[in-house]
Amino acid sequence: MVDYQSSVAPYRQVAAILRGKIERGEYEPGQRLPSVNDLVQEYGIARTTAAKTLRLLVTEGLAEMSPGMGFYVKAG
Amino acid sequence: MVDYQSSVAPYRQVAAILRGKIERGEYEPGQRLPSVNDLVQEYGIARTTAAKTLRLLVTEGLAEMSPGMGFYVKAG
DNA sequence: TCACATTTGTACGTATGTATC
DNA sequence: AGATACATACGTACAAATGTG
Repeated sequence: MVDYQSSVAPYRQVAAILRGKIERGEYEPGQRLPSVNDLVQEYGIARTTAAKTLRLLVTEGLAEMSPGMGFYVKAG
Repeated sequence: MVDYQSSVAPYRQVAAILRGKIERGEYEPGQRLPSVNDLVQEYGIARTTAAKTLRLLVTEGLAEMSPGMGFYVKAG
């Protein structure tokens, strides 16, 4: 769950969590990340917010998007 | 309503009102405070002034801000 | 090939606060 | 005080790709 009392934007909070899991190897390269809907349910955020989280990881070079399939941990 | 004849700055006047409501429990911990726009309409002040009011409460440790969501009464 | 439902991500409109002039 | 641009959120509705039969 995200902390709406925090001054850190929810989409950044969730991104930080996923980033941590990627770095710890809980999500390995090539593996699929949670979908937008998964994040909505897991963290209680809006679809738009969840999508923004995943796009942020793409921007950071940590993930790649495959249309219709979802987001994957980027290799290398 | 604020008193523009007063030597107390409008943003402090409104902050005092909100502070009173928080202390009396009219706004409970975790509850959302009026938005900037709410304050603009309720007290006839400018957006900038209303925002300053809410940020003052944050500075005082009475409230917390969440991007895109608003201000909340701080717990504890 | 062809629907069709499901799953996936996207766009839009509205609301929230911030920063700057 | 007012105007504008920005960042962020929510909910709804939409569009694209998948996979199944």
